[in-house]
Amino acid sequence: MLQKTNFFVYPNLTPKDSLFVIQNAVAKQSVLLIVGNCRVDYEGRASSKLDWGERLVMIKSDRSILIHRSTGYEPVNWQPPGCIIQTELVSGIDLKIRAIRSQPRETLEILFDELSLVTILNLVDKGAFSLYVSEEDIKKSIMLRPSLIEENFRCIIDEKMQPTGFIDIFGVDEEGNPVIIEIKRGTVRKEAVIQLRGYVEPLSKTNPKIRGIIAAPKLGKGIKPLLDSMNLEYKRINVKKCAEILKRSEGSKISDFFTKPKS
Amino acid sequence: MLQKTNFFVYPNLTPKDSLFVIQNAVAKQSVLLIVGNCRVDYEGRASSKLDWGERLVMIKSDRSILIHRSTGYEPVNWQPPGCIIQTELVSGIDLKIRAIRSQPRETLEILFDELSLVTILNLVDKGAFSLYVSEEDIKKSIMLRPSLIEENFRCIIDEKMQPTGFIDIFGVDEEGNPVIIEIKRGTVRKEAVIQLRGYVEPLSKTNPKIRGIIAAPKLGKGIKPLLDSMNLEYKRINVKKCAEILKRSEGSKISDFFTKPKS
DNA sequence: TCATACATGTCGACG
DNA sequence: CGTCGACGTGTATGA
Ligand SMILES: [Mg+2]
Ligand SMILES: [Mg+2]
Repeated sequence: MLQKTNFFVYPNLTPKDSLFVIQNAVAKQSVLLIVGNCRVDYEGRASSKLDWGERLVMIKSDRSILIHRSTGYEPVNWQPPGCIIQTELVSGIDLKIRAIRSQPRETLEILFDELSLVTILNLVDKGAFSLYVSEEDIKKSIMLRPSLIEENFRCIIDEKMQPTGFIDIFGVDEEGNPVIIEIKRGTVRKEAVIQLRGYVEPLSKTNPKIRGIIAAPKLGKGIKPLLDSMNLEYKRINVKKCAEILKRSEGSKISDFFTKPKS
Repeated sequence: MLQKTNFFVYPNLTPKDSLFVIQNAVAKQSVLLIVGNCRVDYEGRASSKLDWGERLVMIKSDRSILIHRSTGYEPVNWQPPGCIIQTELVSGIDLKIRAIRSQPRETLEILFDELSLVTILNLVDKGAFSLYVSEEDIKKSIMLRPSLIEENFRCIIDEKMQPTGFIDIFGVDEEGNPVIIEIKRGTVRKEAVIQLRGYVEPLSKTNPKIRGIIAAPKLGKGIKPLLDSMNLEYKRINVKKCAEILKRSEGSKISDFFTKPKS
C-alpha cells in the first residue's frame, strides 16, 4: 500500500479486504477507482447484462458511478449522481457493489471476483470552469444588442408579456409586430423549425402578423425552403460577435459565466 | 513502480519522465489514467477554460479522452474516440497533452504541472454486453407478432413499398388502410406526436385513409387530446411481453443482441 | 413530480 | 460528409 498526500493505491486486494477500503472511501466522498474482473447487471428503464471481463469502475464524490471498458467515450454501464451504494461480500469470495437510484427506479449491480487495483483519490480542485458560447450566451447578447436580429428590434423582458414559457426571446419589430425568436447554437435542422412553428402557430390565430425568426450561426441543407413554406425567417448569428458583446459587458454579471464543483 | 500482469502504477512522476510512459501507453493502446494538477483548454463547437486543479484524465484504447473532476457523471472536458494525441514538455517542467479531432475541428489541451499518479491498464475484456428493450427490440417484436398493434395488422417489409426512410413500421390494417407506426421505448411526449404527424401528413394528401399510430409503453400527460386533435392513435405496448417474444425467437438472430468491445 | 428544451451531447444508419 | 433519429441519454428549469 502506497500512501501520498492525496491518493492511496491498493494492488491485488482480496474482495474481503476491499470491503472496508471501499466503504470508507465512499463515506469520505473520495473518488474511488476499482480495476478488476467483474460482471454487471442493470435493471431499470432498460435491462442489461455484461459478462465477465476486466473493467475500470469509477465511484465519484457525488456517488455517480461509471463502468468503463477499454473503449468508448461512454461508460458501458453507469449510475448518475446521488444513488445509494451498498457493498457486500458474496459467498465469502466475491465483492458485490449495488447502486440504487429511486427516480426512475434503477439498480446497478457489479460483482467482482478479482480486484487488480483499487485507488482512492482526494482531488483538490477549486478551479473555475467557464464555457461559451451556449444558447443562453447568444440569448444574452441579443438582449444586450437587439440589432443583432434587425434594426429597431426590441426585446420584451417582462415575463407577464410573454405568451408561453418556452420561447427563447419575445420581442417587437419596428412596425410593432410581435416576434418570436428561437435560438440555436449550432446548425438549424428541421426539428428547430418545427419547434418554432409550435410556438408561432397557436399565437398566429389571434394575431396573424406575428413573426417567427430562427437565430443561429448556420442553416442546414434544405431548411430554407421549409422555413419559407411555414412563413418563418432566419437570421444568421455570428457567435464570435456574441462572445465579444458578452465580454464587454461581463463586469455586471461575471458570476453567470463561472461555476465551481459542488464538493 | 509496481508491476502486475495487467497494470503499471507510477506515483509522482515528473512531467519529463512521464513523457515516455504516456506516449508508450497510447501507442500500445492501453487505458491510461493520469491524476494531477492541471489546466484545460477546449476550443471547437464551443470554447472552455478550466483553471488549475486536480483531476483524473482517462485516455482509452480508442483514444477517447475524459477529464473528470471529483463530481459529475459527465466529464468536464472530453474528446470522443479517434482523436490525434500529442504530448509535449513545456518550459521543461510542464506536460502538455493535446488531442485534436478533425470533424468537427476541435482541440483539447491539458497542461499538467504535477503528476500525482499515472496508471496504465491493459484490460482483458471479451465479455458480451446485451441490452433490452430498445426501440429496435420493440420493432422486432411487432414484426414477429403484428397483433401487438391490432388484430389482422400486417407489416410491410419491402422497403420499396415504404413511403420514406424514417418510418419505424409501415403496414396495412384489416381494412387495407395504410398504417404508419412510430415506436417509443419510453413515455410519449409532444415531440413524438409531432414526429409521427410529420410522417403521416404528407402522405395523407394522396391517401386520406392513412392511419398514424404511436406504439409505446406510456402516454405523457396531455398527449391523448393532442393525438386526437391530429387524428392519430395510441397503442400501448407491454415491453416485458416484447422481451418474451424476442427471447422465444432468439435462436435465429441471437447475434443481433450481443456486441463485444472493438479492441 | 412531471414536462420541456439544451448539450462541445454521443452514436449509428443511411444517402 | 451531412442529415436524421435513438439514447438506460444527463442536466437544468419551471410549473
Ligand atoms: Mg428554445
Ligand atoms: Mg422513429
